[in-house]
Amino acid sequence: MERPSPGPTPSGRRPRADAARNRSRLVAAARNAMAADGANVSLERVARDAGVSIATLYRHFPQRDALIEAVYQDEVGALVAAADDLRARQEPVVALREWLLLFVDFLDSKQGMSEALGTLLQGPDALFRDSSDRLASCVDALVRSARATGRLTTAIQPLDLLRAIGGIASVSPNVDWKASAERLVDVLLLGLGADADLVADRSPHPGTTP
Amino acid sequence: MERPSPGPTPSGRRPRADAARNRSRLVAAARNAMAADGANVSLERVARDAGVSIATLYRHFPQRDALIEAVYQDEVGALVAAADDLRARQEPVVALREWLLLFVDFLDSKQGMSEALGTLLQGPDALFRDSSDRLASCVDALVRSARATGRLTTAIQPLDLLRAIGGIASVSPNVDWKASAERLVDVLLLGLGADADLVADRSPHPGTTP
Amino acid sequence: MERPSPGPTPSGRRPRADAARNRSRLVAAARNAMAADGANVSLERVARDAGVSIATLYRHFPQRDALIEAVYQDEVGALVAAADDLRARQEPVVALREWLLLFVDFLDSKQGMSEALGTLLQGPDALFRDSSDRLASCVDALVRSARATGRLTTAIQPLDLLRAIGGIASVSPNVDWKASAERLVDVLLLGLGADADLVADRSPHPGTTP
Amino acid sequence: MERPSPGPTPSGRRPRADAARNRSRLVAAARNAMAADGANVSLERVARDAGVSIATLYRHFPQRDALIEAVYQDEVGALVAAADDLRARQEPVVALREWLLLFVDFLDSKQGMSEALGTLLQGPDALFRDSSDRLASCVDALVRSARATGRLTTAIQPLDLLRAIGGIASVSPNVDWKASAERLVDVLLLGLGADADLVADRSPHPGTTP
DNA sequence: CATGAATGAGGCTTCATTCAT
DNA sequence: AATGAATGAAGCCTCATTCAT
Repeated sequence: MERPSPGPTPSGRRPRADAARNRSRLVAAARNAMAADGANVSLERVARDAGVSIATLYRHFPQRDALIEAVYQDEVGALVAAADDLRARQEPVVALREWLLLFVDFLDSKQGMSEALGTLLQGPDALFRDSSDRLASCVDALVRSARATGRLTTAIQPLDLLRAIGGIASVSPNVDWKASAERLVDVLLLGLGADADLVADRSPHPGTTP
Repeated sequence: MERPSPGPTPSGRRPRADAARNRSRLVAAARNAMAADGANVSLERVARDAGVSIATLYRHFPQRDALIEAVYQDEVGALVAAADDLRARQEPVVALREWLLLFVDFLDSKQGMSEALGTLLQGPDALFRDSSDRLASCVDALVRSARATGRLTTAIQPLDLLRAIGGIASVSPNVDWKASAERLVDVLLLGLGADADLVADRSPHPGTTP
Repeated sequence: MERPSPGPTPSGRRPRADAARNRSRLVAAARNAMAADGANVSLERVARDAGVSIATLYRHFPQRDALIEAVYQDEVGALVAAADDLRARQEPVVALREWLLLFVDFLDSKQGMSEALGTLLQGPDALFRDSSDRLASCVDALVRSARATGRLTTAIQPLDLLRAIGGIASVSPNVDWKASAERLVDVLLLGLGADADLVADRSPHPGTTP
Repeated sequence: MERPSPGPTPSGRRPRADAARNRSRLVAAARNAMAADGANVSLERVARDAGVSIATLYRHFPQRDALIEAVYQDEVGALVAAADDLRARQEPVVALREWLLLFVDFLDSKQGMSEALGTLLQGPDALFRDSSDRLASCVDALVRSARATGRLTTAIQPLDLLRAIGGIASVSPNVDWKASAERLVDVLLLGLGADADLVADRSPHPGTTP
């Protein structure tokens, strides 16, 4: 079956290997580039970083957005997987909290990708409906579980939690943003009615202004 | 005898009128443009929208930042004034809450200006120290007063409140964002320890996902 | 079977033809333009003259200097070749003289290119070390040979000979400059100690002022 | 007399003082600027340096060239005066030599002005005929005197001496150019037939290449 | 007279995208 | 299927010059 075909009609599908390799190289390069410069990456640069020609990039991603979306898919995939895992193994409110902290970590590790992810938080009418929806369902499920325990009383749109956190993260050069974001997670949970003892107060009395 | 014309029409110093008009047109155009695209506005577009030549823009604002800063000055001025007013006339925690809601209104009325304001929330090492500092001191004072009453217990960096709110606002096309933001204000205040009765629950049980 | 067309026209790799044609058009246009305005050519003009888009110019010469250097390479190449030839076939002092006269011819044929070449005479710390060095070594070798015969006594930096000649040439619109330059060659050689009979006095008593 | 005028008809001519002051400030500023950047000065910069408005510059020098010419007039004036002085007090050939060395000094002290002066050496069909002619007559007279003594035999166009020297000077960043230029003066004089003993060999055997 | 404002034009550079091979 | 070349459009900025006051 490896053998392409002896006849004149090409039957093998081997070129796919090259194509697939190029595709993932492109996505990886785009991810890195977006981490540095946000979603305004130069496509030429992505192609160069990926080691392919610009025309090849266009073959794989005929519209600029297609490439961006591909990056999002990757990123969101990881977040969703983590959420599934946490929900399976933790008490709901804890799972929510852990996931939000994970989200903070995630933003931290991607420095700048935050801006890109921000796009996904804009809601479903954007160009990236698919990833956007996956992410939304993911937080939604976490919040729904937590509220089902009766331990979260105040209502809020789940995505808004991520938006608020993202708001802090998007001011990238702010050195201490991660601590701020982690505190915000707890303020939000408290505000939603979570027990105070859930939230270990790890960092007392921060300064008021940076 | 200095005054050449006795009538109401001043004849002596009118050229300034043109310049001033152009200047404010430029700032207005920049504000609008920034509402759409954030601080990365194309200067050429601003000039075009303002109906002046690009060179005129450069005469008024020789460095790009000067224009941005001018926009910020305007915006921040209004916010600071409102804060002073509220602090003078309201109980501290209420003043804080009212101001945050005002901030939401403000972002709403500026649609997208949020991103521009976001720049100011990045902290003092940015290029726009002046406006940035003014805004920071402003929230700072409000939060300090509120905490001084003993009615706010949990600590958070004041600017982070704005950042969180801004996070929700920055997803401009989201139709319902204002309601979300207003709810976030209360969630945040509750999370900071404010009395539940302070926060009239005007909006019960919102949907979960947009 | 690979070759679609049996005729002499190669079919397989033609795109290069376009690129090469554009490249040489660009260099030619640049040479002409530099002849008029020196190395401060407007790149836009070069592109326009060459009949290609400005972006194409940038593809071939991503840095302005790359284009200039390309022009220099061409010009210097010809001069060096001539020097090698003369040294191989002439008595040293004669070779030097002939080459200097050739240099004059050269400047003459390039009208204004002189200014561009002037850049090369500035010495090795300039941006165009490569061409610069090649030219310097070239004159150096000629002068060294001539001095080795003992027939040139006074010392001078070889490049200064070219600089002096270039000084006369750089006043392009001066109609008679070539005669002046040729006379200068002999004055210089005499000043360096060459035998008077080497220098056939072809041009007696020129006018004093143009 | 401070008082402008009591009657309706302005009678005083005081504004001339201002005008004259502005004019010389402009010329001075232009000279400095040209020393730094050659003749491509930005007129705005000149006006700014001179402390007057750009429009005032235009009132004094309606065409860009008028300003340049004014600068030339100044510079050439100094050189001509020196020549007159030397001719009056020195033996002709010595006077010529001294003046050429002075010319070298002059170029040295003006670093960059050299380019500007270069313009004057281009000959009479340029835009700056007046200064150009004055300079030409000046060298002419020096050379004529020297040749009249019979001690200069070979002929050359007087201006070409300056052009050759200027050729060396115009390569400004070349650290050692002044020594080169001084040596060239002697090579030229020797080449023209001057006695070797006139030319004190102050600097034996320089290196060949920089 | 002098001024500051305004402008048109031009140069530089980068990019997303299309095309011929 | 992949490539390198080419392009138009757009952004940035600076300048010489004109105009209204």
